[in-house]
Amino acid sequence: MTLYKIKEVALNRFAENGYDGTSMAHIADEVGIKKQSIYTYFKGKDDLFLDVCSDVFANELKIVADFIECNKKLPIESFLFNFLLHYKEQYDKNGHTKFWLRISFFPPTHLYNQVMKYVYEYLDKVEDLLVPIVEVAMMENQISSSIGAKRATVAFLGVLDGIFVEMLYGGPERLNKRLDASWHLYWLGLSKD
Amino acid sequence: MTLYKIKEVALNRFAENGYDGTSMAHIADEVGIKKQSIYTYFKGKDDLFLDVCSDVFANELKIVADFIECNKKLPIESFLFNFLLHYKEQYDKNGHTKFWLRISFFPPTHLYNQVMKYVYEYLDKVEDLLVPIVEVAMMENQISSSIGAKRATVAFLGVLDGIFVEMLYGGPERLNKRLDASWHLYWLGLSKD
DNA sequence: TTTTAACTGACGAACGTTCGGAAGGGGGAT
DNA sequence: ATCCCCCTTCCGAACGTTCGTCAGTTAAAA
Repeated sequence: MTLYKIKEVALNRFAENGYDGTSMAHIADEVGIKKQSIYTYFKGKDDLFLDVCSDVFANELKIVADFIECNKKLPIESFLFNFLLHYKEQYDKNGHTKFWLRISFFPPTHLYNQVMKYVYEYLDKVEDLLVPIVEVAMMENQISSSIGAKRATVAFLGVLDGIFVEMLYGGPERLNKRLDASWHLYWLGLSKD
Repeated sequence: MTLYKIKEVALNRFAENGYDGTSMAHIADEVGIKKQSIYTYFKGKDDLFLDVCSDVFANELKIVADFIECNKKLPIESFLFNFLLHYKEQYDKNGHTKFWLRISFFPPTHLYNQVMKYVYEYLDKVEDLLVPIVEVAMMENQISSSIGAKRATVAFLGVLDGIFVEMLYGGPERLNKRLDASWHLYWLGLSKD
């Protein structure tokens, strides 16, 4: 129970203030214990951080895989747009995505390699999951096949990142403006011959 | 001379390790002085940081304004694509853009408002500079005007952010892949039927 | 009785910051 | 030339905090 709460609080603090900006004392305070008690469950700060990391990346991957599995029968237009919306909702709803975004962009220097291993694993997996979906849609002539499935997927992930950026610092208004514009133009390009 | 060097070193340290991850001692070490000497030139760490901030945002704005002024006579296709390439070069060349990206995404919490004032000023200015260019191109029938200049610009800035992301953690190979794919699809959507 | 989970207390290290003073140069006045 | 004073630049020493971590203790649960 306490273990769970420590991880939950740590997740949100790391997401909000980064690794350096989060102290063991802050985490412990919010949990309602003394900072030394955290050492009952974790070897140290790094151990706690990497443990949260591992959870978050596994969870994010599971969520995206589930989403794809559930929605892959949809028309590609709905599928891709929902994919974007899905991330937006996830970001608002739980701290996982916020944490994941922040520490993917700026991991603590001394843990760079370990974090980036997770990051690249995640990105490659998502691309691998998405390409076949686009390929099928092209074969079914739902979208122009002159672009190439790989290229279309890479550009789509670009749109997604552009939306992540507005999630991070733009606020809801800017985010919606961008979501509308980016998707509109992307789909326009994808549906043209 | 020392003043200039302090700011230069601080810029790069902040860009690389963030606000919390950069200590006065580290900066001083790299300059070749003791940390106390920095207080000859700055009231404190925040003062130094905000001073660098101010320089960086002014500089970034000047660079983008100059670019637009110099290239606005080009066909819109070349103009926009060069705009993307230009940022890529800037990012590689000087630490300004790296700093600017990092602290735009994750400013130190206690300076959030002051930093974000700079950020939004910058973003709005860039959008204001870009919209008229797109409008003219639409009037001249270089691109489809069914989209709306505002929307096309917002989507373009989305493409730019997607490229920023790959600058930050993707490395040259991923960056080029994305630049190619994102631009290809964006331009496909923008070009006339 | 052993184990577990939380505590108190304390540690050395690093942090940003302050103060006082040393070193050196420039410009007048003697 | 010499002396004096001011100003700038830098540094040694130290301050009060906060940091992550370790050791030992206590009280309840198993």
